[in-house]
Amino acid sequence: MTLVTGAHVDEKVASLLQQMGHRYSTVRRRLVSVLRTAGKPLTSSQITDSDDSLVQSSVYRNLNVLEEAGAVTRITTNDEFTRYELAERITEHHHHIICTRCGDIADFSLPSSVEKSLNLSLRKAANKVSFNIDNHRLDALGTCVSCQ
Amino acid sequence: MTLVTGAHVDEKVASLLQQMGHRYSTVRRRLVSVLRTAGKPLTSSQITDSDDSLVQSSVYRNLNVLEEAGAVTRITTNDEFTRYELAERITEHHHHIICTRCGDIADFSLPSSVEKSLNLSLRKAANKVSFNIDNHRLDALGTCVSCQ
DNA sequence: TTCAATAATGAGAATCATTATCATATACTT
DNA sequence: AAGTATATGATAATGATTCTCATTATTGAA
Repeated sequence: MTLVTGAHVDEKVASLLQQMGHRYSTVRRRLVSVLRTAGKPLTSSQITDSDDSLVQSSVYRNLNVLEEAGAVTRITTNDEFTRYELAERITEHHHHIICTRCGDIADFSLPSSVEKSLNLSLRKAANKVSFNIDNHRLDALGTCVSCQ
Repeated sequence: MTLVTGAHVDEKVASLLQQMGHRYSTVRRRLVSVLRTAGKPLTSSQITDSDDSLVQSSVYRNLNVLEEAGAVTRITTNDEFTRYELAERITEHHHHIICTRCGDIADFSLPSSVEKSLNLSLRKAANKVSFNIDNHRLDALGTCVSCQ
């Protein structure tokens, strides 16, 4: 999920942070850069492994700041690690194929016709239980190449 | 998701446990009964709250046993608690509407036409990244009545 | 540019849901 | 009913994530 330029991402992130009264510090820039280049959701260890200058405690703190600002989304699979990716408002709407053995994730998108009928059905279902729907999340569950 | 009788559930669970060399003990029966009657995924505390005879450590241990046997499914939302429900092979295929504020969950189903086109698209997407898809999981995210 | 004033960093300690341990109790089998 | 295997529950241990706080970087004004 990465047909977005670094400049585009930085611009959006900077603006989201600014609205919350936060700075787009060097550490945060490096963190965002790691997320952007990965092209798939990463765990906190995968993030620090990707950039030695990043420190665990700061990564966690900044992921939370970025999440509150709406720049990062948190993905929980059934393995024990939370994963993080750039929010859809910065990249684009997409879904995940999750390996139920190792927790690894790949991104994919649906044809827009399918997205549309899906959204329609979701809205109908939500009405019945009087939820306000903001979003949906569709994951395919299976086994990746290396776990097959 | 609960148009299933206790007898039906017990029969299936007993058989699944037996295949793994486990017993369908009294404690496990009570646990399964709580999950069945709830009609939505429950956290471990919600489970012990629903039946005072159930003890935290045994609940966790048995949820794991039941999950390995394929009788229970683990749901992770973005709040800090894992939730558990009877597996679809025992109840029926369905989806979740998750409140992003409080983590509460409601069940819902899609029209089968939508399910079908969804499955088709998923299979196509999986081919591209050579995943083997077993299953999918679709969640609507929003806010429940009491959090609006 | 310097000077506050404010926000961010990083090393380590603290939290807390979940797992593991293990002595005791329960449930099968013959 | 005895013998064996599995299950239970109280408690201790684990480990990802969050919190703390002294230090460092960044900003905007003078």
